Amino acid sequence: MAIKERKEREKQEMRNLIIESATAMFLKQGYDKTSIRNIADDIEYSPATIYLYFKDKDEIFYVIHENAFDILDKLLRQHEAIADPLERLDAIGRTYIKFGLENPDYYDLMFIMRAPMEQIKNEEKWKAGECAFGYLLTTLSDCLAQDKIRQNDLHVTAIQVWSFVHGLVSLYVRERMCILMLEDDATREVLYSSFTLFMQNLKT
Amino acid sequence: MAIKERKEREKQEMRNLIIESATAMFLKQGYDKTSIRNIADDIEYSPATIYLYFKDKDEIFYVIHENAFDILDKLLRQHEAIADPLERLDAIGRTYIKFGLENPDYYDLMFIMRAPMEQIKNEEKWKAGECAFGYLLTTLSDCLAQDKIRQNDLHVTAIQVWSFVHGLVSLYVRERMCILMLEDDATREVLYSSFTLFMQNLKT
DNA sequence: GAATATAATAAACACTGTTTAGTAAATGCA
DNA sequence: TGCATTTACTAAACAGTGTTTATTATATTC
Repeated sequence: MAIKERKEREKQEMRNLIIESATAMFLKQGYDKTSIRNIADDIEYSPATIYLYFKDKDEIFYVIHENAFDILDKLLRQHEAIADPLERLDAIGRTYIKFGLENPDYYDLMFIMRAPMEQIKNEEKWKAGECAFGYLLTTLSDCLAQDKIRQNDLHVTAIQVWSFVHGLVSLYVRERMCILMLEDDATREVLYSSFTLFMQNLKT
Repeated sequence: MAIKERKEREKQEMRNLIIESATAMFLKQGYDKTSIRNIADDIEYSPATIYLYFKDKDEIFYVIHENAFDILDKLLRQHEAIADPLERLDAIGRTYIKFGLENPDYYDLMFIMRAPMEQIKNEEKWKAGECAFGYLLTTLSDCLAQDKIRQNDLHVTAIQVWSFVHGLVSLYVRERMCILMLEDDATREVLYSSFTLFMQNLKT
């Protein structure tokens, strides 16, 4: 019964086709302008066909959200070789911010939008998020073990670090950094300076 | 020509009626479920009438956004009497977080959603935001003058503080704090503990 | 009282996500 | 090979959305 396998393969190919089209559209025009009908038009199928492969629009964007986490994870784990955990933490932080500034739509989907989280409610666990957060936890754990940062509860420290960098990026991508009344380049410089200051305050 | 004045008054009353209905609906059911048709139904006018008083849906939510800032401003300025600027900063921070946790929909509109910012692009200035941020700047300025916090650029420090508390609240309201796998009450405690730690790290 | 200006609306436009009922093609079995 | 069944797909509809236009009813001015 090789037919069943081929069918399974074809099903997966169709899912990939939809995801590819949706991702391209999403990165080009944003979430709101990426409609099921637009995707259907692009892949030359009827809108109803998409619902044979995905439960709803949220499920499509949950897959894109997972792919985005794969990209971020790879970027962050590039720094795994850095021996000094504090240096590693610094590199992770800067890469996280850089990712957010350069991929505002991905960042939105991963950490701001409600859409992919609706999906997670049904799946019990936010796997992608846990993976990245776990990496932060181990790095901070190393910092604490080597007394590189001020001693405190690991989770409280992790939330402090993540909240800060997320705050920087999310205020920027949702255009609240306009209060600084600076050009885009200058605003980004303030963000990185602020991160530098934060790291200094974190040190023992 | 007292008629013109009455007409102007009636126009303002109608605007207030729409805003009141929209606000009640928004706080009860959120942004997405607050449609122009629902508001029209509620105030017993046709949907088209609303467009005689507001340019579009965004303009309605810009007004609600401004009202929300009035509420937050009043809450934050309650601490104006605290003499020690560091104590004042601490109180401001905790009140900001409390406001976000207790009014997630308002917080959304003020600091996360795109809708009200679309309006601001046409108005040149984010008045409400500048007012609150200005209050943070003066408080931090006092802290620096009295050498209560580590010396650094005022704006960079302000962005650091705001980004951190915004990160805490926005990750919470957009349900990303689920990575902690804690009950709601415990999660909130971690947020406040994290703020305490942040303030410690900020001190000289 | 007639002419004009204002206020309100019904209906339409162009969308959206999603479901249902029906068709055409591929597959399983005799 | 021929027929029944399953699978893949879609046209059309449903119930919404924000917004605009043409029309009617009311109020104001002259």
